[in-house]
Amino acid sequence: MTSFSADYFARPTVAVAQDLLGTVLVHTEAGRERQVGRIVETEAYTQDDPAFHGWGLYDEATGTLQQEGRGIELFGAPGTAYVYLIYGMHWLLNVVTEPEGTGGAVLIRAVEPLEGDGVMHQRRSAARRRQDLTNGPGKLTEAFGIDDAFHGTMLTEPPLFFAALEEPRSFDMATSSRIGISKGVERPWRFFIDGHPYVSPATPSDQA
DNA sequence: ACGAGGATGCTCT
DNA sequence: GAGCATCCTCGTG
Repeated sequence: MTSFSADYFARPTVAVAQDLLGTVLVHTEAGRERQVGRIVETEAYTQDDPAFHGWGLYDEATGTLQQEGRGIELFGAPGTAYVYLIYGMHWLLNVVTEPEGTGGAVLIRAVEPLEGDGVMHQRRSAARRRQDLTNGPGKLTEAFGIDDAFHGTMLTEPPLFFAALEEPRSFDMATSSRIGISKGVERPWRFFIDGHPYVSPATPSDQA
C-alpha cells in the first residue's frame, strides 16, 4: 500500500476531490488494528469560494495573501491535514490541495470500512448499523480516532495517509451541491459514489 | 421513515 | 450574540 505523495494533492481541488473517490484512508496505530476506509464521498473548497475557511485571505485583485487569519493553513503545503472542530463537538478532516501559496482543501465526508471494524465499533458506540460507523464527516473521524492532534500533519506518510486501491475505477460518480453550508450553495462540488450505502444521509444545501 | 430540537465550543461581529 | 463543512435522541406517522 503506497501512499499518495504531495504531487497528488498539488492539483486543482475539484480534480483531487473526484480522484480521491475509490481510494483509501489508512490509519496505523501501534498495538491496534489498522483502520482502512474506502472513500465514497468528498467535497471541494477553493480560495475564491465563500464557504472556504480561508475565504478573504487572498485578494484576487492585487494577488496578495494575508499573513494570518482563520484557515491560513489551507494555503500551505499540499497533502497537509486541516482538522477543525465543528458545532463544538465533531472533528472534520480535510486535506490541503493546490500548490503552496494557493488555497484549497478536500473534505472527506464518508468512507466504507475495509479494516478495523473492532476499533471503530469501540469508538463509535452510538452506531447501531455498520454503515453508521463512517457515513458522515464527523462519524469517520471518530471511528478513525482523528482529532486536532492530526492538524498540520502530512497525510502523505504513516500514521495517517491516502493510498490507491482499485485500478481502474469500478463505480459511477454522482455530483450535488455541498452539505451544511449557507454560502456557495450553487457550486456542485460534492462528489460521491452513486448508490453506495456508506454515503452520508444528509440533504444537499440547495434543496429544501 | 422522517423531522424537530438540543448539545457544545470556537471564531468573528 | 450569532453562526457554524454535525450527530443523536425522541417524537409522530
